[in-house]
Amino acid sequence: MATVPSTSADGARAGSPAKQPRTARGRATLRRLLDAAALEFAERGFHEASISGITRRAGTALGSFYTYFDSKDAIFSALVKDMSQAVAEKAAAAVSPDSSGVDREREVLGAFLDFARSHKEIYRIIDEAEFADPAAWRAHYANAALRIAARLDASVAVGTLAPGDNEVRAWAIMGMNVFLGLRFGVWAEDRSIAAITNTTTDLLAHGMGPVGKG
Amino acid sequence: MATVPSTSADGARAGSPAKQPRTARGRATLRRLLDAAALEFAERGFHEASISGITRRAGTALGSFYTYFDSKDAIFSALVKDMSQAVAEKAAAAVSPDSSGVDREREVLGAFLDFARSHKEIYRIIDEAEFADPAAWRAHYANAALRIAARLDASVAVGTLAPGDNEVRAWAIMGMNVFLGLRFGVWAEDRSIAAITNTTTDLLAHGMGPVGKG
Amino acid sequence: MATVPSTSADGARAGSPAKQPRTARGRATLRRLLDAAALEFAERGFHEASISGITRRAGTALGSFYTYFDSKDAIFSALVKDMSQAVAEKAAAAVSPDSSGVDREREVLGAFLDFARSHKEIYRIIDEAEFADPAAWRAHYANAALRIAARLDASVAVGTLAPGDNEVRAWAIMGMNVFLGLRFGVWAEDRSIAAITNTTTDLLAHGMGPVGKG
Amino acid sequence: MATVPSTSADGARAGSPAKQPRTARGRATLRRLLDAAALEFAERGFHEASISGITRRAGTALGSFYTYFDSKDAIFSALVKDMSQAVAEKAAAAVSPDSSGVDREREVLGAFLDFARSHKEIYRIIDEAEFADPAAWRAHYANAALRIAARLDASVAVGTLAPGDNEVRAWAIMGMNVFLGLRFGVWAEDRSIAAITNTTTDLLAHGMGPVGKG
DNA sequence: CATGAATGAGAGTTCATTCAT
DNA sequence: TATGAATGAACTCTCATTCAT
Repeated sequence: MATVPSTSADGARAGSPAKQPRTARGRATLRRLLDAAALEFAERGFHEASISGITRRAGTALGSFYTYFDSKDAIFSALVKDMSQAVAEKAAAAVSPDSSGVDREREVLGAFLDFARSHKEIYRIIDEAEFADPAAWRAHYANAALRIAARLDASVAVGTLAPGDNEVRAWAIMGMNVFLGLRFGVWAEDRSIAAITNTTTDLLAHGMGPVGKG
Repeated sequence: MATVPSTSADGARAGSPAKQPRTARGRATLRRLLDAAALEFAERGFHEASISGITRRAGTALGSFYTYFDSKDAIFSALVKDMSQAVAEKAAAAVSPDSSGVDREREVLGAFLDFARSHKEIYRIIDEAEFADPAAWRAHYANAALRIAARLDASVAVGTLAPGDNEVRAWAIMGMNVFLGLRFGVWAEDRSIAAITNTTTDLLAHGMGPVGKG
Repeated sequence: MATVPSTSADGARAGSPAKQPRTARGRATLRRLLDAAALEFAERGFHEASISGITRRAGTALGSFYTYFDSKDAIFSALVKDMSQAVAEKAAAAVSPDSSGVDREREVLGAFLDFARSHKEIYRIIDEAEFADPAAWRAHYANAALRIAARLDASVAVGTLAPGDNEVRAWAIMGMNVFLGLRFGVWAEDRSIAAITNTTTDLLAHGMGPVGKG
Repeated sequence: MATVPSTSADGARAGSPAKQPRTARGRATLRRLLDAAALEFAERGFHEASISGITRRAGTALGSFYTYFDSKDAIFSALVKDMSQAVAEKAAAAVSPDSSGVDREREVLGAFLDFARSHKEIYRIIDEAEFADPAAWRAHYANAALRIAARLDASVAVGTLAPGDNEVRAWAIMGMNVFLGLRFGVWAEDRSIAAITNTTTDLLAHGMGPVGKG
């Protein structure tokens, strides 16, 4: 359970379609179901996961599931939204108030790689949302791209970045980050985070054009 | 059918686990099944897709499917391998013999975006392989990264690229390409391919470091 | 239903792989399934029998079957174990406390023939276990032989039987009983049970060697 | 193949529902199919056996099967009749012209045990006929019982056997033989044939009644 | 006579969801 | 609120048999 960001059941996050329990006992059950679902979906994937698997892990009766969620899709959606928000918060928290330009992107990538390594299951769940909850998945990436583009715009405005098509740049940077997180966060950790951010920041700052030409 | 690269049933590709038919009639049926499966998987996704949906599209009896494939997984695997190879070939074909460095990467990205726009279903199928055939999916990206890294190594060797950690660079570039293909190839075509490759090539060549610093 | 020994669902027998129901309603359903399965297997045989045939007879939904059994094999196994035990108990019950030697075997054969006539379906089901559940079938006959041999040993010990190879004798007697039960119990009842036990007991006691030689 | 009595394809036995081939090539194919079927049925059992398994073993095309047999049942029936006859012939051949009474039965049992040990697959196939071809199975045992009873009648007539209900005796003896063959022929060979026939003949001749009483 | 592709009815099994207790 | 039995549509896969070549 420790690997699951425990932000799900406290009701603080908006948009969770979980029916709000009225008693403390109900809140505890809801929380156990969400934690169990995160494990079940991560281990078995959306389609292989079963409601009975979730309730077994949660230690509740099968029928109790429907006291809190309308369907398998509903709990999956709730989970994806939670995780999407958790990733965004992690990235936001990594940005120091006075950083700018490529330095800011380095901070984000470093935080992201760190997060990917300690929450590998989130990768799987968000990826699978492409098929299990396409709207949430599109929203996740569209929002992430918007946030990146906004950062770039701000840096251009203060002169720490050359002007350019920041929407295209944002998608390019997001793709870099996601694939670096996949390869060097989830698949294997055969590079230090610093080594990766060094190479990437250098690329973003100066490019890799030929010596004497850059 | 036009959207499906017709390389599956001609026996030219290696490793397809489809049982080889011994008559012309059999070859035609196998081909119809593969084309039908590409449509079915693209439209409905792996789990929603059904064998009966495939055979209905192919115009064969349900049982005929099993003359050629052992299971739903088997035909999906065959398809993913085909498509993975098709993407690789498209990229290879786009490289002109005398290009090098970032110019070569521009060629590849351009070809890739073009391919993504005309074969959107391949995106979905390869993506879903992450869950339906993880081994094939890993192989697809691992191989693609190897090919990119090899290109970078070659460019560094001839001096058209600054030295650096080419494996990290390869994953960064691959992530860029994939996400740009997703956003500007599959989701919407609200940028010309040239606009995207211009921005990206500029980024790869000179970075986007602050004016006066690059 | 009357022909099915009602020992299955009461939980008294050990080793039944049926999932134990926790409510009275569940126990009733399990019982109906077992009774229905005995009929279905007896009438149609293991392979022709279908789960849907069982649930139709039991008056439950198809899926309810899997609430209690993992598979067709599982319910068949449960049935065979039950019946094997029922036969053994019937035989044990027939033995009077002070009988010994061939008299004791006569009691058992009589009880067995009687049982065979009123539970013909058990014959078919146990026989078919040779193919549908070989382990249970071997266990059934191996245990029966052990029990016969033990009786013979006891009789030899008290001097009511001549010493000899009691394992061979046990298999010979079991074979006699089974085939007599088949021919004069299941196939046709054209002999009284007394007539059969008379002939058999005489054979076991004195043999049929030539007059003047015995 | 050596374990299969090669009497099937020569057309000498009556009643085989195999379509008679007109050419030598056809006869060879029929023969290969029968040998292959004996192996397939013995190894996998009637229901698990498949026509394609038979033709694969026989090295013929699937469709060729139906040139010689109308159905799976037909070839099974043909096999059972063959084997039933082979067992009967083996027993008949074992009887020496001048033996009588229990000595004659000893000869038969000895031959039967020997046959069971070297043709274990016949046991399985004949047993399974109870379910796959009940008529043939009943005929097999009914005929065997008739032959035993006839032998007993003859012995009674010449005074080498005490009079009695020879039909009941025949079934008892057949059951003994079958189960002894199962246990000490097919399951394990942990007794010499002589040891078994000694015990059994002694039982048949003098019984096992108490010392001093027999 | 041989071939092997085509057929399709039918089986066992799964599991999200409902509902009576 | 919790329970767990009940439901049944839908699925994948098998294979005896047919038939065009």
